[in-house]
Amino acid sequence: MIPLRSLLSGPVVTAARGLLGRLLVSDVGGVRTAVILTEVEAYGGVDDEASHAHRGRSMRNASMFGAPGTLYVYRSYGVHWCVNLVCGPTGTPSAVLVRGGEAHSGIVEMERRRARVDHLCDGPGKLAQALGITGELDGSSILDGVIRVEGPSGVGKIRSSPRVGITRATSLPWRFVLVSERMGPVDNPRA
DNA sequence: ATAGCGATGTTCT
DNA sequence: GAACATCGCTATA
Repeated sequence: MIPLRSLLSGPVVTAARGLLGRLLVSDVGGVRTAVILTEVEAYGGVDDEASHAHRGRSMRNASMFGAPGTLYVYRSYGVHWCVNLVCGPTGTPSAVLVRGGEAHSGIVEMERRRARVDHLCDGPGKLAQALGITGELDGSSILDGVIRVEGPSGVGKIRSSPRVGITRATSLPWRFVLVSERMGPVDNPRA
């Protein structure tokens, strides 16, 4: 089993696959919530036309250039927050977008934040909201912070497909979904 | 189950 | 001004 730090220091596609099945844990507000990562996407640097880092460093994407394990949180469509885990050596922008998970801990708190009991974390904006992650956490580290990644990576098969919701580099199969071997995911109609 | 559409604000041209 | 790594509501089946 690859240690988390090494995994995140490596190539973003490898990191994306290796994150599936691990827990994304939040202690925002002093309450523990956690999801099992089931859907992620890899985004590269200047060479990846779909990446926020494609046109170089900017105000928004600055944390993508940080150390591996840095959180990159951005606002999507002016309404939602989306969570990424920065990968690769410091200074090389690439990150794994967390698109979906299976509710694991603190489900009552997740329901409260989402103001509903279904669809708690089956989408990037929903997952961020369920875990209480906002732009305030942009640039913080998951190796030593309120948001962390725990546990071994997943048992189960990984399906890859094109990334969702983008208009460039649409043929790259850099979306990865964990197909659980156990009973169906609580909250992940995809897969 | 799936399709269409408006909301909303930051980033980039 | 246009584009945007989305979501939830509504309508139709």
